[in-house]
Amino acid sequence: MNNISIYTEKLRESGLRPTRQRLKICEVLFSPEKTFHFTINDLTKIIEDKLSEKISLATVYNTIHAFKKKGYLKEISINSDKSYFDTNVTEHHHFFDEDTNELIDCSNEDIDSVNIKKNITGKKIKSVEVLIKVATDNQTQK
Amino acid sequence: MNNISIYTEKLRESGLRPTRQRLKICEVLFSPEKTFHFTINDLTKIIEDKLSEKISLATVYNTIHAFKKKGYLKEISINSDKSYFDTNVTEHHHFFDEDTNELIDCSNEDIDSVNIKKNITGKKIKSVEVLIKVATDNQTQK
DNA sequence: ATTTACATTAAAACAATTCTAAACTGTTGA
DNA sequence: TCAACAGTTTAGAATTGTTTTAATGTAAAT
Repeated sequence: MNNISIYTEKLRESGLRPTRQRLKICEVLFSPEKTFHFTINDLTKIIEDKLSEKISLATVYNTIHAFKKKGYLKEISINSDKSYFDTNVTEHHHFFDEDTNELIDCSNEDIDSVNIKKNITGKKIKSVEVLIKVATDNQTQK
Repeated sequence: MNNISIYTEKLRESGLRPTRQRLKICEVLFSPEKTFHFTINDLTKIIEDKLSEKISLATVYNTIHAFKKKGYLKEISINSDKSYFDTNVTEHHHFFDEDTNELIDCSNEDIDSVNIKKNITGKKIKSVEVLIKVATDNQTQK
């Protein structure tokens, strides 16, 4: 069973039709060994340059949002001019390198679990994530 | 000594001319007892509605960015469709209420300090902030 | 008072994202 | 098998938040 049929099945299970476009996007996002971060623009470029496939921008947006809603992607807010997505959907922390604007996963072993003593009344904690901003020493903070 | 002269001095010290527009914005942002979060849009509305003052949108953007650069404001990234600013410039954590899209400061007593065991080589940690997403129990995660 | 550098402004430009309406395509079931 | 339907894709227009522009205005130094 190859990736395509796995993705086809996964999409069908989720109530999403396994279209050519969606399968291509699945390949780009879910066949790499390691999880990664990307913007819509990154993804569109990869599809166009590496796969020489033309998928309409609206479709990329639609698909990414559909995948996010199904829990196959996570949206990350680091700076507000564009959306970043993460193929690592587990709860985890990030380093953000202010010199390069690069977002790096923080392995769970590199940080002690965060203990929240008091929550908002009547609410349940859905996630706890830490963002560690780093820069070279002489760098002023953004 | 009233607020206006305090702000005038503060602006001058920072190398910013104390213009009518900047003083108005200072009043809105820095005279309230409690710190708060706002968007550029919020701020523009407050100025127009409550102070019946007309400040050009470009000026609001300019001023907010100048204040941020001087460290009088902090930018927060929660969701990427617009920028949020915080008049609390100390390092601190947030609850984000997914039901209401509300951002709430987390008092430092409500959370244990976060211990990062391993940092990125050659980089210095500039800030460590926690975002706790909450929702009513039956709510699906955004 | 004059000059100069900094600020403000409305409007245009821009970039990211969403919407629209028409064309297309998986899927279902006769 | 194939018609029909619902879901999907598409290009382009629209929308939203933000930045730029270039002209005008103003604080402060001379």
